[in-house]
Amino acid sequence: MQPLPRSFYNRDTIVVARELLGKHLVRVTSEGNRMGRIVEVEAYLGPHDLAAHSSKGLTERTRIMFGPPGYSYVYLIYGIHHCLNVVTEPAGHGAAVLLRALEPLAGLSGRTSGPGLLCRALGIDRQWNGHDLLSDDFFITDPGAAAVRIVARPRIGVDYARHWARRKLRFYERGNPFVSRP
DNA sequence: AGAGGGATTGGG
DNA sequence: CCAATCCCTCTA
Repeated sequence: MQPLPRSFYNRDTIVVARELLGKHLVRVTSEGNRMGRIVEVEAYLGPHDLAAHSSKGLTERTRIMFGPPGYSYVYLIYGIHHCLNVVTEPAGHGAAVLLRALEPLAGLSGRTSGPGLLCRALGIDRQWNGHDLLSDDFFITDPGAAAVRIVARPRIGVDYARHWARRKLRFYERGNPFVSRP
């Protein structure tokens, strides 16, 4: 079980988003592994994408998103929930993929369907912002399973983003019961 | 220094 | 439908 290489993340964001489906997200703790299969994601393409945080430009908050690929971008939303993203494309691009739902595999308590619940189950908060996903305590790995049947839909909660709100940049596994909003 | 608002969730 | 609740970002 080894982390996906940097080259996996250093590609077109839509390709990375779709290929993340079916991969395993792993967090190693002193009490054992917490692991889930990624079943729902959203692609945020860059500063031109009005739904992406990077569309606000390079700020302290978006710094990680504009950094090199393969790092985690974790932020607090509505003062309550955390959201976990993986940075994609070369440094400076400003793109990321939001992980929205997991199918539980090991060590996860509570629901894992929805970006806030996913972070709660894994124990991810802003301390994990900027974490290198090529490390051995928190990473994504390829289980080598069969291809996933993918459904594409508009992203959730981005109605303010004008025509970008209609782009089908949310991807999930067809028929999987752990998808947050089928 | 202060206001506005959000890539969500759960409850009425 | 709407409140919760932090902190980033913008404006002054």
